[in-house]
Amino acid sequence: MINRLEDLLSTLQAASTLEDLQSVIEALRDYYNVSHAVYHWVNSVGERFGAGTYSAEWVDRYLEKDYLRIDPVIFGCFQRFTPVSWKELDWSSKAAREMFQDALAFGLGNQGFTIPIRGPNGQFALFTLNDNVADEDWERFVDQNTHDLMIIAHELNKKALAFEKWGEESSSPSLSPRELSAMTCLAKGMNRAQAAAELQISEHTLRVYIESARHKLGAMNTTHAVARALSTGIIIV
Amino acid sequence: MINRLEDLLSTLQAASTLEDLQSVIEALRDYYNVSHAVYHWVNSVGERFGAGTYSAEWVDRYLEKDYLRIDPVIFGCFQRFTPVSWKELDWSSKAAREMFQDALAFGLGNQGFTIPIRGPNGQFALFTLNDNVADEDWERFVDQNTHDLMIIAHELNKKALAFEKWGEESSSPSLSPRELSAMTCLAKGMNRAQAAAELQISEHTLRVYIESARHKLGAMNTTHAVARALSTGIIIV
DNA sequence: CTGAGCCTCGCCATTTTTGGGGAGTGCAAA
DNA sequence: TTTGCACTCCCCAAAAATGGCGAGGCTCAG
Repeated sequence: MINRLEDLLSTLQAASTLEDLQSVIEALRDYYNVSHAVYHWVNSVGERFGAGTYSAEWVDRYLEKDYLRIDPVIFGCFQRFTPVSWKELDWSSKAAREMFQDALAFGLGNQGFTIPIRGPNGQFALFTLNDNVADEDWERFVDQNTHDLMIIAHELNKKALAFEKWGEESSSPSLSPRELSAMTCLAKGMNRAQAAAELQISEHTLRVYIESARHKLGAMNTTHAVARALSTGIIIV
Repeated sequence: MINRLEDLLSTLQAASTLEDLQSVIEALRDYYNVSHAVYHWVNSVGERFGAGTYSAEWVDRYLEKDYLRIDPVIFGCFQRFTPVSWKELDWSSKAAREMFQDALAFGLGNQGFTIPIRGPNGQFALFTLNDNVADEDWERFVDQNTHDLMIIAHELNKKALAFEKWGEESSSPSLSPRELSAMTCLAKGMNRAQAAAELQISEHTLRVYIESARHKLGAMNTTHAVARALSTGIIIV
């Protein structure tokens, strides 16, 4: 049992496999003496990556019932910046309340605290602690530990990003300044005539840049090229 | 002079005007005894929001020379998740090195440490400390203070979001599932025929989604719509 | 000094996208 | 229950983008 936060962070930073990460999450749960600790990556598509102490049954249930789409935790965190205690979220929808009851039946505690984490290219993940205690106790717990938990959440996500080899397409092609400008104009919604005017070049020259950028980015069309330029971060709108 | 971090954070949390925020940033600079501290929001359009101790001359210069586009700090941080010391960034471009020299001439220190911060709807901001010390001293400083600085960065951004009421006017419009799918397909480079086949609907129906998404996103054309969907984070490629 | 990459310009034909019209079903909240 | 919104389908003509053919001047590094 790890009983110092620094040791926990060191263990986390040293983790080199998914199993290591899972152990760290379990150690976290024990360290904070709560029912569950979970880190998971969220995509529109579905769960690409995660580690936690929820039962396999609950995870299956969650996926099977497509709770991802109605879970106020996901939804709420996606739209906010700061960590949140579950009680603060919007449980007004019937489906959400049913999900909550279902969760209790599957062994989750009635209290939760979730930290949203955002990485490059729209990456989004959550780190959650869950427990079964009274409101005021949970509030006190959260107040005391928020900052530490935020650091932990950050370190967890750092590891997850490293594991997922997010930098695999690391060699984002380098576009020339004019090509970048052209992409930026298009991303801002200009058509070719407007963009050419903006850059003070002929529309044809602009086309050359767009084509060139498209080829460099390996894109099928202009929209694709702009999408790639945006999501690799080589242009910012 | 504030000399306890907790007091600094309390002051920050109590800040209710931009001037308050500016004072906190200055207090931060003094607390850490560095040359400069800066928080700023980043958009291609330009600085919408920021507070810092850089001289007005340098800020003007920065904007005037469009350094936003070549600054490796902006660039590097946009593509990474973790905080970074400036020395670790890519200064190989000539323009970047010239900018650095220029910065020194305007009173910036040779060392920097910048924390990228991401909020909902693709919001992106940076928190930077800048100083003039030897490499090893800076490294030690960074090692000792990274976690605290991350918390501060988070709190700063929380304040900034509250001020700009980002969640109010520029909250990203909600697209329907089909509209999101359509946008995603286009962002992946499909043309309308391919996307329609992918979604198993007629090309015309697909058009309806695209148009609808375009209107909701306030976009001029398809490329613009996809760009907005990507940069607000409502779709991920 | 030579090649590579960047910046600039033009024309033609074809494909794709866009901007207007409509029209009907079903679900879920007000 | 009504109202709204999401989802699905169709036609036509105009506008925009694409693909492929050129060309020359510039700078920077090998």
